[in-house]
Amino acid sequence: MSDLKNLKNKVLFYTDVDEEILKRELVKYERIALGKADFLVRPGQIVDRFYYLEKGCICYYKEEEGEIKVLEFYTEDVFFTDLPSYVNQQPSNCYLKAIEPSMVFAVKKVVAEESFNNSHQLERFGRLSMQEAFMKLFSRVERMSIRSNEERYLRLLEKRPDLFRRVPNYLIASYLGMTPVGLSKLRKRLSKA
Amino acid sequence: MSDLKNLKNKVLFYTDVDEEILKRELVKYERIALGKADFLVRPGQIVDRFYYLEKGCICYYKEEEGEIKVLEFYTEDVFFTDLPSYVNQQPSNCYLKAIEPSMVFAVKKVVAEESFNNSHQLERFGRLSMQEAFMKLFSRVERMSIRSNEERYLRLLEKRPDLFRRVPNYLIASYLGMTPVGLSKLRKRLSKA
DNA sequence: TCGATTTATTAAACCAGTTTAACGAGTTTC
DNA sequence: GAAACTCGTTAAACTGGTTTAATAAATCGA
Repeated sequence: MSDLKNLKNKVLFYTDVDEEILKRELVKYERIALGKADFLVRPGQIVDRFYYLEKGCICYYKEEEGEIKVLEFYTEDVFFTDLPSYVNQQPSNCYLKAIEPSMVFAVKKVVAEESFNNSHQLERFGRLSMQEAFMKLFSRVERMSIRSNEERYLRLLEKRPDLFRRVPNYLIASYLGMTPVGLSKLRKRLSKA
Repeated sequence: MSDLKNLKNKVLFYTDVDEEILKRELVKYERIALGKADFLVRPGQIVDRFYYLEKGCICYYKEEEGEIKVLEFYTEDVFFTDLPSYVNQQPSNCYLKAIEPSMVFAVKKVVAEESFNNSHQLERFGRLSMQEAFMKLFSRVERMSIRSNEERYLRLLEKRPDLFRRVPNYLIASYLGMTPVGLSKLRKRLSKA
């Protein structure tokens, strides 16, 4: 259960951190268990924690004019948060919702910043993990910049096949920038060809 | 001309850095003047520099199946590079091309990394500038996740009106995920309504 | 386990945007 | 200053994807 092993390895993946510094760091994380459809963040809330997803699947989305827009799906072994709210300490306009039972570790912003102040190693970890987050987001931009629905669908299928097993279709459709109806037709067309 | 004042302020915008450390840092940047249509990076090249755009406009794009896909327009006072190539030291598959006469400062990757090693302050600068880059990219993702061409167009017009003055239409169209013909029709429709 | 809610599929009508091509205005180049 | 490009617009035909609505299937909750 809450043994922090994965989180520890995740930090060490980015850079070396002295055993004792890392130990002191990890105990500051709180453990949050989420049931299916539980919210970690809702609009209006000021997000003051950075999260690590140990297990499960979190949908990051917003709602405009009654329509859901899926920004990202987070799955096992990633850091995440609602960065605009976290950085500027302003009310979020997004949801972070578990779409499976999930296990999350959370660290408070003030605590994280203190760590970055006190340890050059942890500051580096912060930089490199942010860099990786950037690169992931960039590959999303690349995939989104494809004009045809079909191509975007196929690329996602190739890049993240797991999502199609775990995530309901209408959320996938939103993530791909199309309607559930459109996705359904597209799949039918492909299955026949 | 090459007085590094803007670059210096840009670094200080993120975090305090001791005057002398920063001075030592800044002299490591080389100055690159680009004419209109000059390339800073081409596919195949391994990008080993991080860039700061002092003046001008750089188009970051790739070409697939003969079609240009614009990933980003960089304008005054931003850091940029082709991160996938830079981080993994693998051949780029993108272009970085000046679409106006531009002035760029560049620092080598090995030099930047040495700086991050030697100075906790500079490491922090690295983290925070990466964080800002992430947030900019995120707002691009938000804008891209709008389904209708018209909405995406209007949002860009609102967010980056300058681009419409500096950048040819067919590149804007690509950036917005539509064809030049589509953009032209869209504008006509809007001008009549 | 049954009723309620959520999710997926299909059909039909419609339209925004694509493709292709042609033309014309602006810019470079030499 | 003419020839060669680049860029933007328009037209016409086509199509992929949307909207709306109805139905079917799956999942959830008590």
